[in-house]
Amino acid sequence: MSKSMEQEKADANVSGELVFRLFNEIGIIAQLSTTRFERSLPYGMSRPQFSILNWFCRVDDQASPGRLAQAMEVTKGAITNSLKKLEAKNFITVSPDENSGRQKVVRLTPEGRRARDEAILCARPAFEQISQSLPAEALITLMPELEKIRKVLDESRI
Amino acid sequence: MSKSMEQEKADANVSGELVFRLFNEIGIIAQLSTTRFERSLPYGMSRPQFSILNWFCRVDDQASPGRLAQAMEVTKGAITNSLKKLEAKNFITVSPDENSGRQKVVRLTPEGRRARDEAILCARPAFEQISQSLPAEALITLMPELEKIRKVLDESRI
DNA sequence: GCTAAACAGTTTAAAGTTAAACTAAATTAG
DNA sequence: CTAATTTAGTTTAACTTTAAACTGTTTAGC
Repeated sequence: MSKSMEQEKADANVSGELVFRLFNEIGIIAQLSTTRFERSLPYGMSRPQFSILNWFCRVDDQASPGRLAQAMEVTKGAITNSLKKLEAKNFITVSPDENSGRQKVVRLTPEGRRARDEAILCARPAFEQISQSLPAEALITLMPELEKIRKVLDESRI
Repeated sequence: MSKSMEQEKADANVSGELVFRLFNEIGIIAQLSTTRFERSLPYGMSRPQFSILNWFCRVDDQASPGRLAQAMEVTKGAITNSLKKLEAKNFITVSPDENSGRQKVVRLTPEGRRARDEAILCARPAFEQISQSLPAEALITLMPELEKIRKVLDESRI
């Protein structure tokens, strides 16, 4: 467990290249899987739109557009756009915030929740097809590592 | 290597759900890392543009636009666009293919190679910062698994 | 050979994203 | 209390990507 200073430094240099290749691989996988996922979504829902609905189901039942922008890692303009689409589909409501005249409160509607559940059902076949080609153990060991990487990126965010 | 209770339980679950969470995690990491990487690139280079230069350094010294489109996982139109930008920067040359009047030959210029090397240097600090927070062993075990996933996605491409 | 189909690359329209400018509201400082 | 600053959200312009239409070239089938 104890390493010399030099060794740590060398490790860092080596893994700089490693991290580069890692993110390259992750980028390609993300692109391929996102395309596939998006095609399976119902109601002409886009991945960003689904992500917002999913966020409401997993994190909190209401939020300001700004909070969503932070959570989704996109600009406020992108959120404005996505919220308009979701509101037009009656999947969310956007109301003025009683406590702050410059904020808004976004909430999931029952239809929104159903659409999110349905989206997961629609996407399942695509994912199951993949899971048949990949041993579950591999995925299980992968998850915590990826969560760790995400956390590091998230915390050292610029 | 014995498994924890949680892992056994996950094994019993439909692994479609697991794959779903996996791709969700990968998508977030890709977005965060791409943004960070792109900001560090010199010459107003975009990630797709860098990827093309990098491909020439790693895979082959020449290619048709179509082959690049396949390698980059983007449409032919996107490649047309990227190649125009790279050609304007003198990082590649695009010439007619002597053996086929409907194809073109794209090649890296010495400036392109230098720009790619420089890009890697510019990006390194960002990646090294991350690699300091992640044990190299974790990354080393991750890589082959990710490559496997990429392969499955690639082969079952629609 | 000649015609039809397939193929390579470009263009175009629609959609989505970002950064920056803008509007309006809340804070802060003097 | 007023004026300046900060904050939340929208709008806009520039850019990128995709899917589909289009142009030109090659290959196949007859």
